[in-house]
Amino acid sequence: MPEGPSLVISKEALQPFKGKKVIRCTTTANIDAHLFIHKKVVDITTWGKHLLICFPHQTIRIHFLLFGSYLINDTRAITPRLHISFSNGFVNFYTSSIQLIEQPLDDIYDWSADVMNEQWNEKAARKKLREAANREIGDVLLDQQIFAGVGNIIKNEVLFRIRVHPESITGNIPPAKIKALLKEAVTYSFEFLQWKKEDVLKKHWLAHTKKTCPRCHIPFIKKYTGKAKRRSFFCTNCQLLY
DNA sequence: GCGCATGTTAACCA
DNA sequence: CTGGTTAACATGCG
Repeated sequence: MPEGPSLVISKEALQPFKGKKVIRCTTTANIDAHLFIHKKVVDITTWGKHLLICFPHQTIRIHFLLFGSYLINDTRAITPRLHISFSNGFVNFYTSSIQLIEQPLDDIYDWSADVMNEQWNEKAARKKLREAANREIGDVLLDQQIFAGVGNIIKNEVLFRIRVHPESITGNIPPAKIKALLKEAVTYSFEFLQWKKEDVLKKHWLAHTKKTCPRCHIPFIKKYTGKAKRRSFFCTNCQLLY
């Protein structure tokens, strides 16, 4: 569930509820479910890994973290963290982080940072990369203020595709590689989206969880890298350390 | 049956 | 105040 493309899938699945009024709402999160009764959903959108259910004056922010899930017109045995019913169906969110947003979304979200958003702005990202010059590129790819929606799978796949070692210092990476990085972060995210929809995502992994480099046929290194200490799978032969 | 993982935040500590 | 580490959350899979 958790990476950006999966959030896009959830957003698309929930579109039938856009424009509908809430009939029933219950939550175990620390927000007042009554705020939304009889209110109309004016939009359902995403920013990175955030799913945003927008009402005229408030927004419910759902973050699936590692284990979150949702069901539409279906229920599991455990109590949902959030349930919302409409005249045309209902949705249940499980084990998710639910927050209430009171500010206008444009005040708090930089839409140009979201790799899945049509407002994604490569130039803005390149500027942020210059400011991140002394950080490891593996950490930088996971930075939601720069690459909102990118998660650990996308990180590993993008770095393998552009042949860059995850522990490379961002400022040392040549401009042509930075250009490739910016392109591939978006391209791979949309391929991820398509493969996820077709339920063939894992089949297309070249690096993530893999034991051997498909190019060099030598063993991948598995290492918890960077300040994020997230799993990196990489080939020390074909992924250059800058 | 154990250990771990597509994530984030808060608490804690030096 | 800062930076770093750890815990917490809670589920499913190999």
